[in-house]
Parts: sequence; structure tokens; C-alpha cells
Amino acid sequence: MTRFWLLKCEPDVYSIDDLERDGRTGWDGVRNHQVRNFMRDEMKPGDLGIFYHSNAEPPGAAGIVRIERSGVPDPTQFDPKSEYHDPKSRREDPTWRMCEVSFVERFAELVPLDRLRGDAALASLLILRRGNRLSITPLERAEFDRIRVLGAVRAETGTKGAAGKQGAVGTKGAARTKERLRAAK
DNA sequence: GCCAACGTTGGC
DNA sequence: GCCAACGTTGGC
Repeated sequence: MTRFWLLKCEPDVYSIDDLERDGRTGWDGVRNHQVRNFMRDEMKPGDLGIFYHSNAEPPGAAGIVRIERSGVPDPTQFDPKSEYHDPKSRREDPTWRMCEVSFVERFAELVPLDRLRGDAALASLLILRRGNRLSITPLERAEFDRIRVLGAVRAETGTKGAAGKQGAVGTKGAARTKERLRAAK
């Protein structure tokens, strides 16, 4: 059974444009146990996800991805040079997992958070709940379908946001602080 | 195990 | 830059 997910990432770190260019990417850098468990136990090849731009101007739903693999050991945990290196993790039993996602589509226009919030059909969307900070959350099929419909319709007004167009150097699962972003430049 | 201090996330 | 809402850490 196909399941549906919402994957958050800061576009300054990795955006839907980067994924369109790359075609496929490892969703590495997740260091939250709940999200790790989703990727290890629940996400399956063929599942679909909304790619959400967080910490952006404006934040919102940017496109659609397909889960290609999941539960894959995240290589950054074994890389001493990575800021996500975890010296306690063993190769025989990796602590941190990632999924691999492929590009499906970029929305005709980003669906801003305001628009998601104002939509009655999305009232139960987990990312709209106060205090929710998980970088990956499950979606109902109806929620996924609704966001896809909103994304397919080009708004009659509104300017296209200047999406970040940087190389794929960062990690997706964990947002970077502005300080770290600055340091990375 | 408790909990205060601190760090992170992410919208605004 | 601010701050609410977490999660993590470490002393006890």
C-alpha cells in the first residue's frame, strides 16, 4: 500500500530545483529517532512525498518526490569530516538511516504555508500543528492529493519566489542554523 | 529519575 | 532578531 509523507528541507541547503537537477538523492543528516524510525520501518519504495521548503521566503510545498529506497545506513554518521558524524555508531548496527528519493515533479508554483493553513481540507495536517518539528511526517492520501491539486494550479497573481540555487552539499533531514549556513559559505 | 540549563527548529 | 516549543545534556 502506497503511503504518503511530507519531507521538510531548507531550500538554501537543498531545494526542489536541486533535486530536479540531481534526479535522485539520499535524504541524509536525520538525527531524530522518530524520523529515523519512519525511514527504517515505515517508508517503502513507491511511497510518495511532498517536498516542503522550510525556513524559506515563503515557506511552502514545492513539489513531489518518490521514495526509492529506505532504511539505508546514512553514510554521514561514519564520516569524521561530516558535521553529522556519530562516533558511537557501529557499521554492523548503524544508528542512523536515510531514504533515497527521486524527483517526480516541481509544482507550477510553490504552495505557501499560508495557503496550506487556510485550506479546510488540510486542517489536520501535522506540520500545521503547534510545536511539530519533525522533518518527515506522514500524510493522509487525501492531504497529499489536495496539496498536489493546489500545486498544479498556478495562482493568478503573485511573484515567483527566488528559490535557492546552490549546490547539493548539505544535508536534508536536519535544518542548519543560520550561523552554520554562513560558515558553510 | 528529576529537572534546570542549554541547544535546535522554524515561523514570523 | 525574536521567541515558542520542543529535545538533549548533565549534575545530583
